[in-house]
Amino acid sequence: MGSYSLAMNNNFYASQLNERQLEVVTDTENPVLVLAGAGSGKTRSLIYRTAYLIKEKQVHPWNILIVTFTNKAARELQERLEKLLNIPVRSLWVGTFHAICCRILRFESAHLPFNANFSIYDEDTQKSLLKKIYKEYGFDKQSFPINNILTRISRYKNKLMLPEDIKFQGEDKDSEFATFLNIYRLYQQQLLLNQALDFDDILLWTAKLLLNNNTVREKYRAQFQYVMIDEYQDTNKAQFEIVHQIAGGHQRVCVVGDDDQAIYSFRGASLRNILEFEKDYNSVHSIRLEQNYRSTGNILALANAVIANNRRRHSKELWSELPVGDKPVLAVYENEIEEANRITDAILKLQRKGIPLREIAVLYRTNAQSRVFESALIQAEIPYSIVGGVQFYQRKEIKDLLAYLYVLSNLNDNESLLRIINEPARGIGQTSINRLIGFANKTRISLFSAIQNVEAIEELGNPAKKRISEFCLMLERWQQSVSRKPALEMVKTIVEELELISHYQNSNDPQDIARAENLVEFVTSVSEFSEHFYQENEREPLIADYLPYVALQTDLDRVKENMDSIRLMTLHNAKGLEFEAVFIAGLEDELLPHRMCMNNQDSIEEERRLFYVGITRAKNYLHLSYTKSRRLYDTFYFPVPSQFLTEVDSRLFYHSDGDFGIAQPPKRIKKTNKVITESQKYYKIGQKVFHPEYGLGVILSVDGEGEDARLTISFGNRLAKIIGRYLMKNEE
DNA sequence: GACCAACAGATTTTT
DNA sequence: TCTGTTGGTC
Repeated sequence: MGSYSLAMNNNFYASQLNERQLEVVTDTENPVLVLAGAGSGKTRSLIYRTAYLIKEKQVHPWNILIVTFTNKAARELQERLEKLLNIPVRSLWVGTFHAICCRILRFESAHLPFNANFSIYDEDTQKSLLKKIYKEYGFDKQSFPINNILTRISRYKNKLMLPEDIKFQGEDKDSEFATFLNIYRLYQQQLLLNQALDFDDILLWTAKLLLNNNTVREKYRAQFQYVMIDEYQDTNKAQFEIVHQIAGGHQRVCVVGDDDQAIYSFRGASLRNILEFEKDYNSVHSIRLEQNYRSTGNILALANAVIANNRRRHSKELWSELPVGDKPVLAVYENEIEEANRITDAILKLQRKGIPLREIAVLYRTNAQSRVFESALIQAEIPYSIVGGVQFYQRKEIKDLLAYLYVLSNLNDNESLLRIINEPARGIGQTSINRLIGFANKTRISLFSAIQNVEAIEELGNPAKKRISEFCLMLERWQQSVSRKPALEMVKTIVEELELISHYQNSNDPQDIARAENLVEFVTSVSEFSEHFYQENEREPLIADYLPYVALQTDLDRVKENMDSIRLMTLHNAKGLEFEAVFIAGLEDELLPHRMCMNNQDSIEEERRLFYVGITRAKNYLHLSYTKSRRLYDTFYFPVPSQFLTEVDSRLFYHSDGDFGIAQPPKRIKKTNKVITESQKYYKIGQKVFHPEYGLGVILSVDGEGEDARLTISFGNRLAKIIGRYLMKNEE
């Protein structure tokens, strides 16, 4: 393809796309709903559609909005588009909802109760903010667990409901709900005081702004003439509203999604949006993409069989012209260590076959499962990259440094200020900090102002005052240059003056060495960002340009594309990716489906979709496994194979362990146990018990009640912690 | 105010 | 198992 004049004519599109895809690309003027099965070329369709708009319809890239699910997807889309068009398309708006909304909020801060340099609080910061509120107002952590409260707040925000939007009638002042509402109100108040938004706020404020402000809405309607949304099945109410406000007028909107791949309902996503798209917009053109270009026939057959068990779905059946290929392997292992080792062996075999490591992925349900794989891979000297897990930007040393940047760009950010006031330690202890906070609250000023006026605080002793004002002078000095000096320079100055890296480097704790390395990597990443930013904007980025970017970065975005390493990640993180070979480990009830999700039909169906997403990542080789026993933290489990395995025809698998077919899953001890009489239901210290693997033992301690009790048991020469239900009691 | 040891508590998925 | 918190000591 030498030039785009040659490339860009209708024949060209027809030669590159199938008929359905071509419809997606060329119907630019109506609302389009694309129901795109896994591997059906939906990203490809979006890219060609954008190219078509720009080249054939002469639409300016500035007038196109594309929302992707991850930053990485946005980047890839832009790169592939530029390659196709042979020109850079910088003015195109491509990004995640959060990134795009951030940009809008910064532009429109004049209409909002916070300024353009607002801070963005991640989950940890949300929690510590809530903890302070609990402390100050005396809320009880037991009756109002922080996590639970945050989830509830998030639910409301995703539905665009601030505390003042929630009506409650007939509830008395002390009711649980009234207290919750009170916490929510205080939390929101604190956020605004700090000039900070949490992740949900970014969507909420954008949606509210577009809903309530005609001028702003018209402005973005006029700008975004063409709107495309990827992964529409995972959008929530706030996201729906944002799209609807922008595209509801001109109706030139194309959404792409697959209800079978909806896996984010815990984040407020609702299938409603994709199921009712045809009602939300006028004369919608629906297009189904069912031809799969990714997986071999046998893999697809399993995928179809698994998802067929879901009831709430648009029925569709993927088909492929690819060869049938190998059957998915189903393997059983003794325990999670053997699972990791044997999978590692299999990986080595694939490598010998010439499959590059980066084309091999190990997927699991929970991050905790990654540890065993890490050690197995280290032992085998196979390089790996973990996607997710303990995230880079969540690390203490990185968050400390980021907190400095937040404070410098937003002096109202008390949370970040508290994080760094004694980090690195400079002798400002809890007592002094409490006095500072007290003073700030009393005089209704920000913490930073309190620090500036430290001399006026009578409660503080002279040494404390001196340290605080030194800290303050340092911040003020940096603050003066923060709107002038490039981000990279600022970061380097801070790191050097605080001696952050050298401080960690001089330690002999390996963890500190790792911290020093992380800080070096952080500086590198700022420099990479700066280079990229310079190319796009022809100026050096400031801290204010860097922070909104980094706040929305995830670990997903950090994996080096070309690095030849095995990818380890959760099933959630695997969405949108594809690999030559995929291993899915831990296919056991209570893990997949996860025990938190086994109590209702809807969440089981979501878990099944998660499994489906995992299966459909594989191009040629799929390997599934479960174990007979698994240790999680300090407890042994004896799992049963996932119901998702037993509910499909076992002939869909190649059973790697000969006679150990899925047709006869290991018996569930709980079910086969004799009738237990009332008096036997509870475990007692000293009681004799029988365990199918360890034999006879004596209970040493009991934690909890009944079948769920956690027992410490002595089996002759070894101790084990075991859940009650996995035991058989000895006849007494 | 800094440091350390003991202890409790939580362990689903993420922009 | 691991992390964060608390309570005690110097």
